[in-house]
Amino acid sequence: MIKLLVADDHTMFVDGIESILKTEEDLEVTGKCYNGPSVLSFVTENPVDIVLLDVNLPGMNGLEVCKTLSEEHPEVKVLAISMFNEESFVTEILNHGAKGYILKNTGRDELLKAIRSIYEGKSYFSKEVTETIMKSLMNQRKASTRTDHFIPKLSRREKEVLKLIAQEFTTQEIADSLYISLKTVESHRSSLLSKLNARNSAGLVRIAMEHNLLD
Amino acid sequence: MIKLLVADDHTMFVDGIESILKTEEDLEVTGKCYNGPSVLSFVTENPVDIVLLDVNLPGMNGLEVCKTLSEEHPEVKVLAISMFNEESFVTEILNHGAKGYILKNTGRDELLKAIRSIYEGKSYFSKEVTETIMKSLMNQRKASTRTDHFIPKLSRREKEVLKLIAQEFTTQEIADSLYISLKTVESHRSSLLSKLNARNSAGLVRIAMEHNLLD
DNA sequence: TTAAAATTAGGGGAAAACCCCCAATAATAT
DNA sequence: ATATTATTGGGGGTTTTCCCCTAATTTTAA
Repeated sequence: MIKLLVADDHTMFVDGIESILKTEEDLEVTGKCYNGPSVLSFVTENPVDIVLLDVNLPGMNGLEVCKTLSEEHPEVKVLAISMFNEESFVTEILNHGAKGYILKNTGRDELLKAIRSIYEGKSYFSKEVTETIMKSLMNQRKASTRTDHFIPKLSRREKEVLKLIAQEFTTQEIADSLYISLKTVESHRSSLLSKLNARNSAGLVRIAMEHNLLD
Repeated sequence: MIKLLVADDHTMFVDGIESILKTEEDLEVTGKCYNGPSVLSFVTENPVDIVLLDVNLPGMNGLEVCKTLSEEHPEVKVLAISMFNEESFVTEILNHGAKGYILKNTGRDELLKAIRSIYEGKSYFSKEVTETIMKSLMNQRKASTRTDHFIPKLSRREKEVLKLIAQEFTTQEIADSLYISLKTVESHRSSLLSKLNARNSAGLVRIAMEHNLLD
């Protein structure tokens, strides 16, 4: 028996879901919540397999709920449900631990399919959502290549030093591990700062990660 | 007329593609390459709209070629082609600027569709590839939550300071912008170092980005 | 209501990073 | 061959970070 918790601030929607699900013999709606915090407390006190979670909950929103859930109750799976096929919602909640994402205009059959997929440990996304994610993946790339100033090519040594900086080594430690002088590493550091247009190591690391320079 | 460069180390495959494409009036194979470096030199010397790039090229592999291409010739679009539906290949080459990814068992019609989509600035992925990407997105999350040590909750102030550090502000500048003392910011810094288990700002930024702490 | 955590702030010091300056040698490209 | 870039290294100095200590006030949670 799959134990479900339905979380949405619209009572009618929650009841609708419940009536859809109650005809299924392997599914059971064990709880209904109308805001974020009550989801967390319900899950703490009752066994739940899957939370059908509205992304746009009032008060504590779905994202936060999902994040907290996946941290404190990693065994509980989250199927995100939303009215909107917004790429920001989709990617955000996936990064916060949701196992699936469907839209509210999803039909009965697809809802059941999604629930059972997730219960089996698989993930589920409706077709529209999948398309949205692909688009956002691409736009993400475009955005990062569009906004940023051209980055001059880094030399082999500079890349090495950069990686070690990101791994929290000090200049002296980098010098030791590369068998070169402290001054040489400082010299590479300063050309890195200038090439990446950064003010300090923090910026170096941020820019390096934004540009995938650490592979 | 869409100008295509076909890059693959298997001559038969290149010729096959060419013969498929030559019946199309809006497509023209203007070049054929059998290794990585020659792709780069061809593109430098000839106008090319789309490169049909085999991911598994000998010598300089497809990934490197794609990365260099998108840096030095961002106007040239890359349609990655591979024998394997390996998630590592797919995600890697997408992060290196490819606009689409199809498999070698793709049929004629889908190939044409992919080329024209990409020419119009859209992206294209075959169905199998899309599934693979979704899976890898999920696994990525699993991997990152599996390996990393639990991160204590950061307080509101700590998050603020962390974001400003990542934006390359110095402690003094952070103090000024938050209207608090230098010493207070130092105190937040040190609790950040301890909570995130970092040795310095570089680590702070790396860990913050690895855990999406900067949104 | 009491305990715990967060926010504030300071003194003082050591280590690291950052910023000028410069310059020789090695590798690479034209 | 020759010019450019990469790599190496140094002197000397300022700024910033990091670390140790303490501690009052405020906010939040049990």
